[in-house]
Amino acid sequence: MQFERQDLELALRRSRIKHKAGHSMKSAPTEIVPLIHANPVPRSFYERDPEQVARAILGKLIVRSFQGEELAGRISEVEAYLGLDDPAAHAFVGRTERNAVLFGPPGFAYVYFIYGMHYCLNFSCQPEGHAGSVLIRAVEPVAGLHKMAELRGIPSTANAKALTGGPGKLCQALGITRMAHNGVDVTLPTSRLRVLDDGAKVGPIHATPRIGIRKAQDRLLRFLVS
DNA sequence: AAGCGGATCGTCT
DNA sequence: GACGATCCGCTTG
Repeated sequence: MQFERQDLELALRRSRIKHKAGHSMKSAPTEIVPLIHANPVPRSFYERDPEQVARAILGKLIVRSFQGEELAGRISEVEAYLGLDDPAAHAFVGRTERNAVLFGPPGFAYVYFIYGMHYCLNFSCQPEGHAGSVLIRAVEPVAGLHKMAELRGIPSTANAKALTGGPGKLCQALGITRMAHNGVDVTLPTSRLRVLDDGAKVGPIHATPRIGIRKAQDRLLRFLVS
């Protein structure tokens, strides 16, 4: 328990240094950032346009409590889905049993199963009654890397892209499933899946068309940090 | 380095 | 009954 906390602090520190230093591997001043200083992202944060939320959520931490262990990743790539006006969004067809979370209050996990094989994680945006969401496409591994690799079925924790570098990958690495996590409130500090802000600042944000989407390719709704 | 196809199933037509 | 907000391994260059 004590060991896990230290492990998490170390991992957070490494993650922050990497963000500040960019690609440079030169030594940087160490900075301890205990998890206790990472605050839940409030519901009001999500109660906006998905595009705003998508940009703002980059750099936030997704923390997953898994069998007494904390698995954490820093959000590095997202896509915005706009709801009824967006032909690429699940909500476009109107409210169904599957996409009901999108029409509910903001700050809840929308998890769906895709291609008969993978789960994808979204967070609901906008006030209740209005659909819209942010798809999490990639995170940088921060804590619990060994467990992540085990869940992914790969031997090494070294390759971040192989570990959590895709929507399906990060769900597998964090042990996220539709049955366990669809509809979970991610603003609660006690949730087994939650989003925290540790104050980390992100660099320049790149915007591109969304991946795997045929419609609305003129819209730059995919956002990633370099 | 990049492109192809197979795996696999819930959801809506 | 078709197909998708994907991933992986195998192919080729």
